[in-house]
Amino acid sequence: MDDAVNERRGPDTDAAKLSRATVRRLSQYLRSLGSSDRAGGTVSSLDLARSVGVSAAQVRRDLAALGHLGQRGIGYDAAALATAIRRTLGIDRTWRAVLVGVGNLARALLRYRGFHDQGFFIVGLFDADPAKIGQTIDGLTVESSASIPIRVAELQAELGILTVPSEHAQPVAESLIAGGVKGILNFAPVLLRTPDRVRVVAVDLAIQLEQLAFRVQHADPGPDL
Amino acid sequence: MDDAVNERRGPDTDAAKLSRATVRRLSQYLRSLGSSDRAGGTVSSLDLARSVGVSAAQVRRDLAALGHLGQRGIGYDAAALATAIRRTLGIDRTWRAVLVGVGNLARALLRYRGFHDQGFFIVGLFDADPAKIGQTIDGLTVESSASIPIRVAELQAELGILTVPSEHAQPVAESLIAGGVKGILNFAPVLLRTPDRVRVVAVDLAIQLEQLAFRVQHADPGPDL
DNA sequence: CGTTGTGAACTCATTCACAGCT
DNA sequence: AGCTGTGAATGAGTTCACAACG
Repeated sequence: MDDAVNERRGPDTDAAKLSRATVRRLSQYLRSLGSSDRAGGTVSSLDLARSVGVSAAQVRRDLAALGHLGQRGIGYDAAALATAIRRTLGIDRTWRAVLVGVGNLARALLRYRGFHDQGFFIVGLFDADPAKIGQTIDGLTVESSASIPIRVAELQAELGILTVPSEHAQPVAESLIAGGVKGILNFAPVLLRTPDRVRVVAVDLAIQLEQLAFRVQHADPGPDL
Repeated sequence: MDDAVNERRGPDTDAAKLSRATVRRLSQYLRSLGSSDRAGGTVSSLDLARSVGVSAAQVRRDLAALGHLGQRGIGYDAAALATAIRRTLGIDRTWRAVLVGVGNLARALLRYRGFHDQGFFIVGLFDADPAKIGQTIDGLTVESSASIPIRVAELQAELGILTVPSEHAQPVAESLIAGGVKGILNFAPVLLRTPDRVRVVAVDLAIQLEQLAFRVQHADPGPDL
């Protein structure tokens, strides 16, 4: 652990080893850095800890994993830290994504500023409903789900966002994979079976509400978020 | 650990002790039980494990925490298990929620079947935009955000769902709390400061996409979901 | 048999506490 | 003085492996 990390694009500080939880917090630190645009240019682990709701030791442990970014006695350079986190997360570039299932949720995601702010661009829209095909939303024309494999490849999309009803999720996922996507953000409450090379992140909104109900019910203490 | 658990509404098997992770999985087991309505009436830990994407030992450990629900050599009675999970999660009753910030995301949540299926009812809609106030959506009239404290109390809502821009999240949360909500589902990417008695669950959609980017970038192995 | 429930081992994650640099 | 980086201690969560039971 004593490797002088001088290269700007070096051996990546072994980012693949970061825990799931650490990676999630990195996103949060990044959000905090972006919003409270500190003129001074430096943040302390305690600053970040407070704005994200974790301990300062946790922040230091997380950031130490990215390399030697802090200055003892001073703190972290906000801009450099943001850059390092972006690089680690893999969002120091743009990602092209397609969205399948054009309902209200899809519309919400399309307009969600947080996405293009972080370099995610929706480049294609698909739906199985003939009534929706051909409609234009935010400059994109809704195409038939049948054309997903070909069009995803043409559009060079690496990510797919699934906002279709549960029963269509698996087949649509398969056509996205046939088109070459490497990752799927799945809003349908089902487990997708995918090849190992394709990563899936699931967001189940009903589950979130159930978690909330549980905690209210039992007045569970512990950190928010 | 030998207490005969005979009462139907007994000491609740100390549900408050369940870990965050266990509670999340309980929701998933419940989802799986609901969809694959097994006629036979029994499920094994392996069945559940496969449909949710965890190990069978994990399932047994989780379910054992709810009491002695399984029959050795047989499995779990699906209906009884679903009932026990619902009771533990606190969704063996209905919950009244209000929604603040009437954008596309709110519309998506309003129509989301998963919510009323699990006993969550949206009973009020609020927005700060005068152009939206007075509109009717799904039988609910959008009211002014200014009226939140009074109206939330009148409506007897226990939960609030926040789909407002980040900068309004904190003040709106405070007015919800003034109205008496005990839990908030927050879609704004900021940490809410709330009294200890008010529970918060945060859902940050941009963070989910960033997690996906990270995993695709590093071809991270490990379980999906 | 088949399947649960669970002690014990193990792995992963967080906090403590302080040496080390600025 | 202030704040990071990190070994050591602790705690949480998961898997192993098997006895217990229908």
